[in-house]
Amino acid sequence: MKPQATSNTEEKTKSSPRERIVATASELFYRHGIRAVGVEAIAEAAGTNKMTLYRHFASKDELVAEYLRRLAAEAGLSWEGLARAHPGDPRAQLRGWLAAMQAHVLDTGQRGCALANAAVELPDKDHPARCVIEQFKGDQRSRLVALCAASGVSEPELLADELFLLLEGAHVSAQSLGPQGPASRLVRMGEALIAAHQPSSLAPR
Amino acid sequence: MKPQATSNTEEKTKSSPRERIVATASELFYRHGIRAVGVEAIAEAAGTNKMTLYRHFASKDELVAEYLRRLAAEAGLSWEGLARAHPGDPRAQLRGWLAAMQAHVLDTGQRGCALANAAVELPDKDHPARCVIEQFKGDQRSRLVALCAASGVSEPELLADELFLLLEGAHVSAQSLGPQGPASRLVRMGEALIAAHQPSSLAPR
DNA sequence: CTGGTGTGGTACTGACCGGTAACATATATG
DNA sequence: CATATATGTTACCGGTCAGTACCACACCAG
Repeated sequence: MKPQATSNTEEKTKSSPRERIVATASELFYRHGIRAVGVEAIAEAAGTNKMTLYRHFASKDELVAEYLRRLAAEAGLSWEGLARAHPGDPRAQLRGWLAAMQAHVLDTGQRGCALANAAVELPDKDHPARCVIEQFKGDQRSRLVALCAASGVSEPELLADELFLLLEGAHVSAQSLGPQGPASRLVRMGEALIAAHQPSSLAPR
Repeated sequence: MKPQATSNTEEKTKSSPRERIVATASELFYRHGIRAVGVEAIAEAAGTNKMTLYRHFASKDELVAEYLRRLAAEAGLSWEGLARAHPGDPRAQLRGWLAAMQAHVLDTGQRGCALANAAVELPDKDHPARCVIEQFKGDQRSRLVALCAASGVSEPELLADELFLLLEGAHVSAQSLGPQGPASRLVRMGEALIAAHQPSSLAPR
């Protein structure tokens, strides 16, 4: 049953065609944009052909949805790792999240959040990728809210939304003003926001 | 003998074809995305044809650049109006800017910042629209920095970048989580940030 | 009237798109 | 060996894309 890795010949056959297609599509979609990449180019870059691609995915739109679903799953793993790194310390998890996000934004070659970019490229409300995007973003926000609440800050929802918007802004800003722009100070800004929400400080408004 | 299927002919002929093309392209580009709209559709919706479009614009890319240039010019006018509404009062200009931006983000039918969206759709570095986008975003940030500095806050550049990222995030977030999401509290967040940068308050970090 | 200019209309090119049909191959298992 | 399944190969479909050639018309200036 297993795909018989490295049967004999090409080094490309070390993984299943489906995996290669998804991995290649992820790279191309993120780098050049979803609409800018054709299925033929994906199949060829993945060392296979269009027919095999369409045997695994009903349409390009479904491949796009799978591409985004994988990224959402990766983000989920990242959250779990964060919880494991700082068990029972939501404040440390929050700061660890901030640092990881800044590193991610500043990573050279990054072109913003793939989910958010997809939302820009696919405004059609009934695109199969839309629900993935909306669910992912809602989930990210929920996790932030939970973390802020567990940290015992004042107005946890407001702080979570502030951090959420800050991150979204950093992602999109890095695409126009570069990683040296406002996005480079994400951690410092986030720390200031967290500090401003300490219960000891004055209650805003 | 024109088919006269056009709703109101007199309205279309009162402006030049070039103006109609740019206006129609702006609407379509923003609503459906740049790559999703063909030049034929633009020309037809503008009540003209592809040939006339290409007599005014060397290519679709040039039309895109003009589309973004107009939006940048509009934003410039908005800044001027803000300065005229609150002459000599940078703090009031800053708060007026915040309110205007929240209203703009929450405006139903908005789909984020057209310039930022274009940056997502056109990752190619030598696209004629890229320089328009980068210049525009740099200009917005500079204006914010100047306003913050004139307001006498502590660390004006940091506050400006915080507000800048907050706005960018609100734009992109409204596309995935809707106008009722985190973006709906833009003014409140911004005011809190401004308050936190008051010289009377403790110096951050 | 004449000529230039801007515009509309139609048809076209060549390329690419997403998606499919039909057939050949390979292998693994029964 | 026989069969089933997954994959590779080629050619093709209808449609759309950006961009162009060519001609007709309307108008306005001289």
